[in-house]
Amino acid sequence: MSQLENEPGLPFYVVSRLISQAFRAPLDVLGLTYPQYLVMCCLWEKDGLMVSHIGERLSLDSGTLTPLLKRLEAMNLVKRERSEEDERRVEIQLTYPGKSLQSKAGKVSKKVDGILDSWKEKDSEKLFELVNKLIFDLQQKT
Amino acid sequence: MSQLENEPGLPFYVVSRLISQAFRAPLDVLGLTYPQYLVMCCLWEKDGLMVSHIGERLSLDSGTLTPLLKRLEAMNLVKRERSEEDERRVEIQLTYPGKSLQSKAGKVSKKVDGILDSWKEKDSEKLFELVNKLIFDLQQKT
DNA sequence: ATAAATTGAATTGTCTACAAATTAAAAACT
DNA sequence: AGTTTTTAATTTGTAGACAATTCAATTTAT
Repeated sequence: MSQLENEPGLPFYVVSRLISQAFRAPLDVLGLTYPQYLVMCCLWEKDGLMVSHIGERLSLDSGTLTPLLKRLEAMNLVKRERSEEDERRVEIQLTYPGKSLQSKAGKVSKKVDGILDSWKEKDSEKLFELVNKLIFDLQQKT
Repeated sequence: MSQLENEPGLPFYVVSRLISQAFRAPLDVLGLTYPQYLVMCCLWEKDGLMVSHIGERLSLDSGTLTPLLKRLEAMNLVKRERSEEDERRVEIQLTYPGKSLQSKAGKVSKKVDGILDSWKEKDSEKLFELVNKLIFDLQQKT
């Protein structure tokens, strides 16, 4: 009776940590952790996001993001400012160093990309299709 | 330029946390967290494992497992004992309550299983095949 | 307009993760 | 035998995650 074989969550739990480990070395050069890097990606995509917008994008709550963003601010990569129109909101603005970092972040996912590029294109496409489907289904239930 | 679309790690980062959230409510009844539950599964599969054996199974190091196992011990679910033959080793033995808990852990993965059962069998099989392939490839590179 | 409900962040407390350093024991040496 | 190296686990320190609570600002209701 193999308990773990029947655990649908285990492979996702493992692969998630292996991927963030694969990012560790290249991100160390930039001085970022993997979650910090993902937040920076959000902001490189669209500057000035609210904390809650970043949270929706990454499925993270303010309890995780607030201290993370404070660390990014301490590194002078972002500024956190209360919105003028609605004082409850905090808008995250990239600083100049924060914007500049994007050009140095080119190849941080090289290792994972390299692995997936070695696959048949059909397989990697299918993997992302199915993982995204699982995410969608998990987000529906409650 | 959508930064996040090109991030191969993001879906895995998200799905892993959504899955552990799906386990939270049923595991709360047992008083376990998701990582604690996975460790218990290892032991239900094979009692008396070394810390490092559990670590291999779950890709976790002793820095994570030692405090986690101490918490399980404080809950009286396991005993941690130095091996007689090799004093470096610590063997983890299930207690009677620890063994008994297995029967109450029957349906903790109901939600995730339910989602996957609603899929075409081919799709869920393919998903696990590909995720496991990715795990394998990630473990090869260094 | 004022009370009640909602919203957006921050805070608090607990539990992972994991690198790096430490400790003790066993194995592999010379 | 005695020294070096390796191994197994613990410890230390930093950074997520996230539930639950709190707080202030805005909406909605009455």
